[in-house]
Amino acid sequence: MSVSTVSNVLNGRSRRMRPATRRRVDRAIARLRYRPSRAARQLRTGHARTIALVVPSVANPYWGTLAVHLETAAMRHGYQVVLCNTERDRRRERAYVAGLWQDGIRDIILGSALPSLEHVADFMARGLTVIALGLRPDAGGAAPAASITVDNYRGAVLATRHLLDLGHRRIVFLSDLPRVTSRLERIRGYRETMTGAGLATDTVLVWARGSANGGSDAGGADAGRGAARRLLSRRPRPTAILAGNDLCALGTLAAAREAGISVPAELSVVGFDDIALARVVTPPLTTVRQPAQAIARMAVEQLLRAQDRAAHPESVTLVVRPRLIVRSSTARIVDSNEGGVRSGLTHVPRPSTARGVAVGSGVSAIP
Amino acid sequence: MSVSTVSNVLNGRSRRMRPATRRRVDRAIARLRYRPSRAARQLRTGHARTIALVVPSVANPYWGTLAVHLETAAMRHGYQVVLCNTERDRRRERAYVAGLWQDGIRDIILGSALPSLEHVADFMARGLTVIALGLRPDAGGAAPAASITVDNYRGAVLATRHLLDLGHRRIVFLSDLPRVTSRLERIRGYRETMTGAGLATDTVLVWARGSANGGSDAGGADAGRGAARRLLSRRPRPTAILAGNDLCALGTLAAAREAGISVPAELSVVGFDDIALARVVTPPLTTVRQPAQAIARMAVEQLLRAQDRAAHPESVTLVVRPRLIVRSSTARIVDSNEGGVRSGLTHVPRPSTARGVAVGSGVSAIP
DNA sequence: GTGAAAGCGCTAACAT
DNA sequence: ATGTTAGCGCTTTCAC
Repeated sequence: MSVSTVSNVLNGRSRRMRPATRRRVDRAIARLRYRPSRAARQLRTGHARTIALVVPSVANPYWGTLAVHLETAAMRHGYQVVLCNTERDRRRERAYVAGLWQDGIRDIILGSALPSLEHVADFMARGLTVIALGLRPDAGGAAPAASITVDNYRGAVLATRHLLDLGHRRIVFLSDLPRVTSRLERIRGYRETMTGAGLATDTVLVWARGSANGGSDAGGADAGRGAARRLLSRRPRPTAILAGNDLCALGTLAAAREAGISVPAELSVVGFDDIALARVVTPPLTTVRQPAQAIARMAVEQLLRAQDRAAHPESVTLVVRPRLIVRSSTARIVDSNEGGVRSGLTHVPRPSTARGVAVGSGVSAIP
Repeated sequence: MSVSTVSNVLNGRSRRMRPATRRRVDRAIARLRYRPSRAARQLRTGHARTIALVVPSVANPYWGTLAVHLETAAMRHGYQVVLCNTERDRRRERAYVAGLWQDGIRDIILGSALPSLEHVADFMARGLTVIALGLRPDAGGAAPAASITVDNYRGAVLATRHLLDLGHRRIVFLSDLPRVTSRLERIRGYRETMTGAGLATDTVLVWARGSANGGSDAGGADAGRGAARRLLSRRPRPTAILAGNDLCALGTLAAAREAGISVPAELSVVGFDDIALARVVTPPLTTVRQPAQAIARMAVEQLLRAQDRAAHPESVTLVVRPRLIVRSSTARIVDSNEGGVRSGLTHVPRPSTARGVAVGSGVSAIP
């Protein structure tokens, strides 16, 4: 039998083939444990069966977890995953993408996307498939093959409302410098909710010093701690802090502990991501969940879909509804007492039996 | 000029070349921004410039951090890093390695190595370069190109002695099922130190249920929590727990909190790894540090060294001395009172100003 | 010291 | 429906 027949089988072009032939090929492949050479394929097609995962840093457990799930999903379809830690630097990100393109990698998942994809638009025009994570549906400029994102705006609204419902009024949003869209959206959700309630907005942004130290910074826990320390020495002190992500929230918890401020009795803290450790820390963290596994799977599905550019040229946005997971880092404040006289405030901690309450869920697709 | 000349330059065979020629080539390369095609190179040489990082799961922040540092170091030498999460399964590990070999990958870093490398020995015989992390220097069977490991035995000794010095007697070692060498060594260090002090040994091992759930388990925090919960209901209760790694220690902290047991007043906890979060949790964790960045760098260096098999055929072991980082999860117990009458015990917590004390440091090489 | 030429293992256009 | 064949971009003998 000829090589082209085998090649046809390998590449799913077996429709017009005699079933018997196809079976013979399949059997031979199985018997010989034949597996095509990636290198030769790539040399010929110019396309590596490799997905590049471009994220700030897998030292952040959220991205680490996503990486694991992505690898699992990718492997099922014969794809490898290569790792690119960009520390959210725009130029570094572009340099990475250029290198990946050079290496014949045509599929990348851009985690924590910058507000626009302009810096890699030329590669996209040449045929790079990018799946953007955390890009706004209405982002201008070059459109990715697919954009998958938790509704960050809504997540922040959920979190802010939760705090408002608990009686908090002096709520601060704490984040390292927001370079990525997701963060900006979260801030927007916080601001609009606060303003809508007739309250003053207070957003504290810090440079993550850690960005220079090669990823061991755990993506902002230290930054969060430093900023929270200063924040908590303000008078009147905020009664609640909404953190840009879980790591930042853990840093806040640490700062509160150092300052002798009890959480949630004297301070409520909400995170974002729901990393595995969120339920393990003291106190267990109330947070907005981003379902990493689901997102990883969707990313691979979309990549595969986009593979056939002819059949699916359109750009798709998948918006995942976030869920607020209520644990024990948030509690009711009985008397909000606008002026902020501290003695007038009383906090009643939630019973620690609360295991986590989900608010909202589901996925909606915007074609 | 001819292609072979360029090829010679590219592959560092420029010694016998006229310097002027060499310069001409270099300039042309720079001007054209020429970069050789990985695929073609690989097809020709059978060797991909790619390092596979084989670890239990990058959802564990320790491996995530190591992955980031590895990627940085690898990139400096023109290598990519592909990710393989094996969940510590021997068969899965072998299957991965077989696939990697198929794909022309000849360099792998085996994190958290199993006690022996037998399951991949055939590939090593065929030319696979493996750098093993956490393998015992005296491990039998096939020898890796290099083995890099923190002295796990010594680390556990340091940790155990620390607890002993603080007056603890009922010290339990808590770990998920120890399939990897590093864990076994830690247990050995704990046991011998305890026995040497004339004390009874108590090792609690749990199946990490999380191993099935695809890496979102955060590598044992949940398992640690569950096991610690049961452990802490024993009478007499242990006064100190030595955890198999930091994640497990964080789980222990959670269990103690749930049981209303205060750390370090009523229970001391020691971890292993020193992940970035160890200093951020409540209370900050006393732990044995494994320097991820240094280890990642050494791994790449050794890989490069081993590349030239002719010049460096020998197998090398690098043993890194662990440091005990004392934070606030351990405290003195004044009266050890052998019988274990609870009312006889008094714990004096360390002042929370303790920032971390290093005991021991340095690297020793055993050729 | 430099150049010419033979493939590495595939895919796809073309021939049958 | 199946077979033949020309490269993809490099490395590496082997002549010169």
